[in-house]
Amino acid sequence: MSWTEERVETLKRMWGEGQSASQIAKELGGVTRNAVIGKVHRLGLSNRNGGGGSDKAKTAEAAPEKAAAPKAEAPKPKPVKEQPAKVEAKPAPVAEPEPETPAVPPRRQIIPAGQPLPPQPSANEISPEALASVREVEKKARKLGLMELTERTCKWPIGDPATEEFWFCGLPVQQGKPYCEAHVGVAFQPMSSRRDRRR
DNA sequence: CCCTGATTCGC
DNA sequence: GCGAATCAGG
Repeated sequence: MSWTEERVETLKRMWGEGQSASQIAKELGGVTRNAVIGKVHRLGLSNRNGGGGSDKAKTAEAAPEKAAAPKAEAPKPKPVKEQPAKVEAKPAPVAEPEPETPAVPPRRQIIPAGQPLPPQPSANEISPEALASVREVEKKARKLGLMELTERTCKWPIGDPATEEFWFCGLPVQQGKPYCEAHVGVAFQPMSSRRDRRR
């Protein structure tokens, strides 16, 4: 892929909107975030404003360098740095011991068999979009077991904990949150439409 | 670990 | 000009 007018346009627009380089790269396709960042710099729009996302105020750029740039650089003193290859090993021949401490159960509550759907707060209070999204996602769920959950796997439980029909969503979480995007949507309601709970 | 942008430098 | 590799910070 090359930087056509259109693609540069998109780049500029998104960068201006505060989108991250990776998001832009994803949108454009065919390029990595590095490419995007590199282009951004070449275009001279390194610094953008707005509060979105990370803010790295690196204003340590005031070193007036002589016109003559010293090309002859000293050899890089490369410290012994390992470059671990990605190993997709999934042996797991041994049965797991005993799950003693759940990663982070959304609800610390004992759900008696026959009464599934722990966290889901009255489905009728959730926006249709979110619901649809959830149903969608649950089809694509990675169906992870308790021990397979990591810090960045969606911990939304699906199914009945008392049966074999139970697993966790396991999709990539939304940074910071314990759930994936879809589940965050239903888990963290804007706290509306819940008004009068008269009693 | 994942993510962010910044920089370097061979192509 | 391009962007992977690398760096540096969260």
